[in-house]
Amino acid sequence: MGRPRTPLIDRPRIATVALELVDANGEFSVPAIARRLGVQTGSLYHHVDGRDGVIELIRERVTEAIDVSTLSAPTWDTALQDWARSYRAAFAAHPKVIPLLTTHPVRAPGMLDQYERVVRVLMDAGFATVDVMPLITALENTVLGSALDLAAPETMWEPADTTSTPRLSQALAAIGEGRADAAFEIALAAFMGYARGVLEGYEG
Amino acid sequence: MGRPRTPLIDRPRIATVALELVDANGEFSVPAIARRLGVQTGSLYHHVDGRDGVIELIRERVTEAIDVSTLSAPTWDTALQDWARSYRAAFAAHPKVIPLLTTHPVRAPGMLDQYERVVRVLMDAGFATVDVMPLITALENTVLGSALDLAAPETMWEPADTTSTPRLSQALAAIGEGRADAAFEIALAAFMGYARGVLEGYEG
DNA sequence: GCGGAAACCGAAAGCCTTTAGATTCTGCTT
DNA sequence: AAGCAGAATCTAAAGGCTTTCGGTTTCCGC
Repeated sequence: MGRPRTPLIDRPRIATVALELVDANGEFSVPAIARRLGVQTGSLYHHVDGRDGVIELIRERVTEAIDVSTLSAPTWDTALQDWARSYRAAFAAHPKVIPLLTTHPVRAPGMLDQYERVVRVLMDAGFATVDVMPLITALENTVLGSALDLAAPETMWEPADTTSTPRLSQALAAIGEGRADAAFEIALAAFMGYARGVLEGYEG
Repeated sequence: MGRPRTPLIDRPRIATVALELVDANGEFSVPAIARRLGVQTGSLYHHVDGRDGVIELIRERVTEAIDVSTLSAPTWDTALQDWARSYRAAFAAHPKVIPLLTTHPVRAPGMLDQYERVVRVLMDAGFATVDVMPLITALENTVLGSALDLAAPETMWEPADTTSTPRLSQALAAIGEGRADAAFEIALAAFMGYARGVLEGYEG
């Protein structure tokens, strides 16, 4: 009993186990994490601010994978595009966590710095200050909406019986696997086209 | 005790109370619904398939508000646009339910018929079968992504201290209220522009 | 009229979250 | 070297939630 000579658990290991549990089961619980770590439930509360704290830990882990260096690209549009792809890929690597994270807004500390950089990219590109946030929000919505789609297994579409929804079944049969990826690339291309138009609109 | 002469509760009233609870608190529990209805917790299980059943009930209630008649518009692009706006508005009326519903894909029975009609609208407009589902998915992602944004209170952006993220703060100050709405309209306009381009691309 | 199904209550099992007290070890101060 | 605040762990427990089960009364089809 009492304090161990060397700590048995720490925040990184809690994050790892929590993410493993969510990846596997789509959910987690404080006792489940404790069991995996060979520790009593209450002990976790010395490292993490309860269940919500664990969720924040997971959020940090997942968003850490976003490649910020994309924002250093020479042109604003490749920077934005690659950042969005990397953003989505970070979530795509752990689809099951998405429903968990959407409960609270995606505003982890490290994220704010990224938004700051994105704002700067757009400003430097010549976008009007008023247009910047709506554009970024639209792009973010595209990323998160597509991520949400990844969390929903494709098989959910299948059960539609072919007779009552013939056109839908036909349209579904025509594409197969990459539906989610194709949809994201469409939305991204659409956004980029619109954004370029906004920039050109300033001159005309 | 025993069976009452007239049933004390039914599915519609469970749905109403559940939605009220979520609108108010952002969450619900079976006992909480039972308390509001003046009934024992277990009684709900005679009308609804547990907690998940209640969620499906809420999903039906919310999606019911989508105006299907928009899809009868004379031109495909107004049909699609108005349908998307109505779709988003249905969720916007109950922002707090969104995190709840995104846990499972939005595939309520009544929804499939709507997708069938949307597919038909696009096919009749001349879109290639292969392009239809990716386009619809992209549009749906836009709607749900924007809905997610509504669930996140605007105030979440505020705490960013102005010194560490000056550009972000500046960009935020430039817009104020309607950020979420503006972002949705941008994403929608971007999508429609892209879709029109696809259609024209078939000819060129 | 009778039997089965429906709708309620009461109660309980088993999980989860969170807090509190007791105990032991660490690190800093004196 | 001694002492003390605080950190990390365990044990314990309160309170909530989900779900199920048995008991009781009423409704409906035959």
